[in-house]
Amino acid sequence: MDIVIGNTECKGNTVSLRYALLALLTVEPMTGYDLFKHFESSVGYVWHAPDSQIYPELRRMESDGLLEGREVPWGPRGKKTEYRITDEGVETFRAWMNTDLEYSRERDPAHLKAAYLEWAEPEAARSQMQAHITHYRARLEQWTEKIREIDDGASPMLNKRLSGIPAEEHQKTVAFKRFTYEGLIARAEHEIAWAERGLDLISELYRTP
Amino acid sequence: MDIVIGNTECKGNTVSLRYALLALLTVEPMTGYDLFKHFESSVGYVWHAPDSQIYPELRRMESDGLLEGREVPWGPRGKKTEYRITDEGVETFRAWMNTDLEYSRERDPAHLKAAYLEWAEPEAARSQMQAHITHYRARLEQWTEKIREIDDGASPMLNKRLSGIPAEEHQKTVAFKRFTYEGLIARAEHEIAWAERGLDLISELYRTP
DNA sequence: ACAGACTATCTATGGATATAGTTATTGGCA
DNA sequence: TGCCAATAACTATATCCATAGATAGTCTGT
Repeated sequence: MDIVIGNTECKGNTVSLRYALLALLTVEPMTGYDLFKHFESSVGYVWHAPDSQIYPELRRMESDGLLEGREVPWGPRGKKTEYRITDEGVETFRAWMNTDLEYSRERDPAHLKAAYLEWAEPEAARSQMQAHITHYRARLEQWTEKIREIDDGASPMLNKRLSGIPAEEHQKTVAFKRFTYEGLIARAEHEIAWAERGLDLISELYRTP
Repeated sequence: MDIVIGNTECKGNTVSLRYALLALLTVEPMTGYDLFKHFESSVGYVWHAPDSQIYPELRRMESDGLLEGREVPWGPRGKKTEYRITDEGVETFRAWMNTDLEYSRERDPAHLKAAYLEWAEPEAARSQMQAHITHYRARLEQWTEKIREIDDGASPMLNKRLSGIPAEEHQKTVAFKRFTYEGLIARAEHEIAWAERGLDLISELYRTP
């Protein structure tokens, strides 16, 4: 007889926030608000979640034994809950990291719209492409800044992470972070180039001869 | 006093299937099953949805006046429901096409994992990169095939679409489709190149000296 | 002393999505 | 004739995710 208790099994497929939270908590213990702030800023453009998802998920993860919550005083009367990853949490994260992702089907509104762009007014079509460029330019800047931080040793999270592991592993940790952001930068550049070609195409198609 | 009836307003943000269905139904009337099949195959890698979402959404769209369902006999005893887009449906689609997309936050499991790849065994890390390559190679082939179909005039959906519009608009329709798939191909090539660099990086970092 | 911004957490609701079924008919093929 | 894959449609469940609020304490500057 198999007995499974509280097995909220997240399939490799759905990352569902859980592993993103575990990833951040491998670096250091944090409160829900800390995690929320990370998702709002830096990390937020690889993974994002609102606080209303984070707090309940943290409680669920605690009851699944992946985290340990601890009340910490905050000012004279306030308090906050700091979550620390447990050994089981580390193992769960490691197991996920050792499992291949299941790639889910694409769901790509920008390209869906692009395929039907003849339905839009020329100005609206241009505006979409411009919005695409603006969006990815912002990402590009953020990610370029990330690379700069990595190279300058100016990333607080990365430095904390490095201080917790032996020196001979620093290289790998830094290299994979850099590799990730390089990929995101290249992708952003591609998206910008694509949308710029889109703008040219629109001009060409709607040129009054 | 404002009275709003059945205003299931999908924000520009959430595409939510509805506009993907409208897009396909601008070409010709189809049954839920037809639409499902399209999402399973060709179109499925720009937008995907299981039938269990499609059927209820079609009914909702009908009650919102965007579609008109019509019972069609199917064999001696069977029947099926064919949905045709209404004028209101066309207007809704056009309005959506003339509105800028709101770009939602990234949620990118592959890059999230890549950023923490030092947690994976070297073989698992390699396997992830290989899976990334395999995934995008499959997309690449599909999309390349799409381009070929477009160029050869061998795309049934595109031909149906073209036969419903005046000749002077054919160029635009074809050009935007081609542009879309070109973008997807370039993206797939970028992802493959990235993952190949990942493989190199892993070899380099875990080389026994 | 108080305003206002920020920290910290929680609830509720609705819509999106995935998974796993059930039911029934059709049409081709052995 | 009988089997089976494909067609056609529906239901149920659970989670995911976004939006919008509610509540309450802290910290800083005026």
